[in-house]
Amino acid sequence: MTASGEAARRPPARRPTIKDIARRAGVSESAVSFALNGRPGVSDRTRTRIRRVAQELGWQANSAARALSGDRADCIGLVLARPARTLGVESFFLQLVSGIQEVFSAHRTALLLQVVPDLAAECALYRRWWAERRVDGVLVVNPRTEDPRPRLLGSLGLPAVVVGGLATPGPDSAPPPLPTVWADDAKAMARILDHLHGLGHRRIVHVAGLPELAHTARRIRSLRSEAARRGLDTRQVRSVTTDYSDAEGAEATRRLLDTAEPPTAIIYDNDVMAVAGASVAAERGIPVPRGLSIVAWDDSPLCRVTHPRLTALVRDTAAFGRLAAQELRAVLDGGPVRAVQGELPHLEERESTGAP
Amino acid sequence: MTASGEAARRPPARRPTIKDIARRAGVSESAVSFALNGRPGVSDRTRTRIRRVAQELGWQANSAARALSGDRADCIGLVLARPARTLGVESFFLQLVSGIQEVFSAHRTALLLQVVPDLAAECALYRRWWAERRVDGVLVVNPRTEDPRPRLLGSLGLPAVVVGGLATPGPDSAPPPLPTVWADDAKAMARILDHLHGLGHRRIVHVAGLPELAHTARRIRSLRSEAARRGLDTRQVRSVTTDYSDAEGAEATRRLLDTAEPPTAIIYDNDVMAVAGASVAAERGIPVPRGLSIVAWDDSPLCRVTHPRLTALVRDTAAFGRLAAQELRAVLDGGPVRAVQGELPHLEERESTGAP
DNA sequence: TTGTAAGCGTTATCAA
DNA sequence: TTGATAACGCTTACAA
Repeated sequence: MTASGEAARRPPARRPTIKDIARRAGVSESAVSFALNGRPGVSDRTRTRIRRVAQELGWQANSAARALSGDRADCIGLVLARPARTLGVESFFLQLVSGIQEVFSAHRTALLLQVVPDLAAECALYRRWWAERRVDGVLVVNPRTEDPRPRLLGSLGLPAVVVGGLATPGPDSAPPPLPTVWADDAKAMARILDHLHGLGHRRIVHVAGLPELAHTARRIRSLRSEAARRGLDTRQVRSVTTDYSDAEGAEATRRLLDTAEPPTAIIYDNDVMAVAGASVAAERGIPVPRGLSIVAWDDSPLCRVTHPRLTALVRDTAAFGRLAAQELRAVLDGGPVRAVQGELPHLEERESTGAP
Repeated sequence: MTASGEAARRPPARRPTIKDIARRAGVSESAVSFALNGRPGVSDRTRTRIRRVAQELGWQANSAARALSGDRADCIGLVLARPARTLGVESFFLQLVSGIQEVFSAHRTALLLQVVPDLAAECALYRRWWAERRVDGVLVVNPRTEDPRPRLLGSLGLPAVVVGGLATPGPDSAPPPLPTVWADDAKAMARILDHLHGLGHRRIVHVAGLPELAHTARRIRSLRSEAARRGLDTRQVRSVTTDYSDAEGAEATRRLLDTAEPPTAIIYDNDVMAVAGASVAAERGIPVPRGLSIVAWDDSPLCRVTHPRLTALVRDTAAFGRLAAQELRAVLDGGPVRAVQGELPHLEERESTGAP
């Protein structure tokens, strides 16, 4: 440390309460409460006077008191299980958070964010938040194929919305265990395959992310069924899984290019791996797209700074966050459990894809 | 929406309170409170019994009640002013948050995160949080040269720590207005200049970030004084400012390369601009590092997937977050206002820098 | 239309 | 070592 001074602890200016307002406006505390919360039981004249006084005093409801009394926290929670490595570079989470906030901050609801090392810690945290009444509800991200969270949250009765979808619910299946906002990965994958197959590619590999994530499973399943539908050889059109890191993305690419019949196109499950893959192609002197076509699932500035720029599946993550937030609000308002579908992402065709 | 079901609203399992524990353990509520908070006034036998009962019931203190009574929120706040574009791609913030949490979650203190459009909204939010008693303190990021926040927070008496440093405090200057954790940008810039000057570079441009940020000003000042110290021409060793985006980074690079005496080395204030700059060099057929050396301020996977890999100033952002969190904890505990210096970043020399 | 009073779950003070 | 009891600031029956 370089400089140090005395604790300049100013007298922490007393915050006004409704009692102050009541006194100053010459009315009762309950009148103030009614007036400020816009409920009936107080005349318009008194209401405006009270409002003005509150304004003058810079009054804001003490959140703890309101929570204690009103049985709400005006706060929702979001837990990220071990993002340090996996989520660090992707812009996904900040964008999502940004969208979520847009909706909730308009309703004076705060967002509690916590980063934990693993799923067990995440579950423990839900239990604690529930017991502490810290949050009114939570947004669950990174749903898995085998996911303990829906059952836990259901049994706690802690309102939740799953972001990113559980297993795609069939049209006439039972209602999903938790409300969900989901993206149609199957259609998106089909869209990518349309593009690549149309260009003449027959050997297409999907370098997927973590295999335990539900959306990874959906994409893999979709690739397989789309390949089958087109009569493509499933040994040549297939998925391999990674941990999303640039290192594993590059490694997978090297392994694929070393096979007897290397793919002519690779679909990467995030932007970082796609760029890493492009880099491997460059280091081997393989021209993109003539020697190898590359598609990135999720666009970002990264995809636009490489040469050639990468064809990418573009989705509006902030909008997805807004959708999730709106759904959680609906659930908190007593809405039904349902699965809401986000906007279908579109494929931005750039120079990294072409005929093989 | 595809599937919808009935609101499977389970009876929201009542949460145990101190009263339940008291009843079950056959003691008074205050005895329970004392026992659970580890203060004297209750025998060891009773204490352990009470603890066991609390454990059995899965009791956790209601945070609102505790906050109302205890006058703390057990919560700290972090506001990001308009990160959607500026902060989206950089891994900086998630890393910082991750480090902050490591410290606070160990002390059962939550983190309230809010994204707002601008500085005015940020200030309004501090006022609101203060009035609502939402948070015990805040961490202020992206300090500016002209910054209204220290004065505001000081006048509110809302404890705060500035992350990233205000103007570097001189050794015998007045104590900084707010406690600060800071990185020595001046020394870091000197380190970079040592490297480039040693390689033989005499025309070095610094593509900086937003000019209103304090650390940008510090880096610019340092570059100027280091250039002067080495007798370099300040028309050839200088800074230009941008908004941190890949677009402006690329644009600045193009303009620089179009001058009569283009720089032989460029220092970029973030990884995204550095990659964008490398991309511009590639598109012009300028070999890196022979035709142009590139340094990125802040490392990330991006710097490792380009060809050649980028020489980067590496700092441990999560550690910086931990340091900031520890300092805020110290301030909340009544510690002095001081400026704590983070670890000096080091220059990771890769293949993007070499003799001109 | 207004005021009084009880309650939310904790902590903290004070007698017993 | 204990057990009532009064805050904390707000909401909300209920009474005037």
